[in-house]
Amino acid sequence: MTSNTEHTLGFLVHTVGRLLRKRLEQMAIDTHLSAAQWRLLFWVAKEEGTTQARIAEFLEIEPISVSRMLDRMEQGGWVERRTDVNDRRVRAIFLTDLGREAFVYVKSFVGEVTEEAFAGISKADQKIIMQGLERVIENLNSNITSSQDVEDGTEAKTLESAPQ
Amino acid sequence: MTSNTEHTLGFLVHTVGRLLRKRLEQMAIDTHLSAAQWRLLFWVAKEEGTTQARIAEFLEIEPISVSRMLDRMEQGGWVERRTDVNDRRVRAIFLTDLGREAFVYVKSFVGEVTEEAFAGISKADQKIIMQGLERVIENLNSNITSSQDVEDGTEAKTLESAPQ
DNA sequence: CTTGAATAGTGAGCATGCTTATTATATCTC
DNA sequence: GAGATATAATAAGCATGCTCACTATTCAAG
Repeated sequence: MTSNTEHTLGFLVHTVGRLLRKRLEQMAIDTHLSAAQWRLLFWVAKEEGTTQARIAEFLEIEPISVSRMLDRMEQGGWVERRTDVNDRRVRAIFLTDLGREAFVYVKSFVGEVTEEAFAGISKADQKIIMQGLERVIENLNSNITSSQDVEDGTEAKTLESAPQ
Repeated sequence: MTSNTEHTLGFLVHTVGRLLRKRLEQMAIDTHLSAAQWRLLFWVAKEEGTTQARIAEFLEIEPISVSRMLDRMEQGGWVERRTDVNDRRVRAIFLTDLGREAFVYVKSFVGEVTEEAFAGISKADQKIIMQGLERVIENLNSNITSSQDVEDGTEAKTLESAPQ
């Protein structure tokens, strides 16, 4: 169980993410919102009337994923798409009353889950962890996105490629 | 961008996980392995001849998910399913030569990505972060799994449930 | 004004997670 | 040994991410 090798940053973060998601969904089960939907709702609440493209940018997922999540969320009655009079390509996204209610409700659990997660960890260490994660994001962001490097095809190492 | 509210543990961990996955996939692109497949490969390498059920337990995903990932990975030539003579329900999973090669190759990047992620963070803080995340996992694990509590239907708060 | 490029959104189809249900095989109890 | 129960794997179908391709609309250059 504690064989050391799997305790890499990647494994740990993956696991923490899964557990946090699971716990939040468990707490807010009667909203019928998934963690992904809640994240989306969060941005809409923050910037009502925002566009799908902007939501995709915030969430760092593809516009098509937003599109189909909104299909379901509109169906479920949490959000509303309105056509923009100035730009007819755009769908402006608004919360419904139900959406707003659900948002406030789920939001009330976030602090609770965080407290649970951080139990037994000193405030000072909590701060180091949070700031550390922010730094990690900065570090990785600066090295990703350079998709030109990939196109250039100058990989240092190579390997016979597998089928599929 | 830095409006504070989104800098919760959940958002940060979610983002770090996504970026790490992306970076690793970017580095090891010529293996044609996804991060999920690499995680699976990791456990098979660690315990060759293991069963699908055991892999599912390790990865904390459902057996059916393992089943279908293995369909693709067997197809791709990374792993091999062998029938167990002692228990004919069981499929014992082994790495192929290609799988072993790919595993060693990807493994060589993990340290690299971690270093990149932790750039500018002191060793002491890195330790606090890693141990902190392990503690978070323990904390959340002890409060999850109690699915009986959910069945009992004694929720503290309620909300009109939405359709869908 | 017209043409061409950029932008907003969606369709099709895939991977990886899920839940629920089914099949085959082992094991446990009597 | 027979019948109930448990376990290993898979099937069907959904959600959420992806890529690639497409339409509709706007903006920019001439």
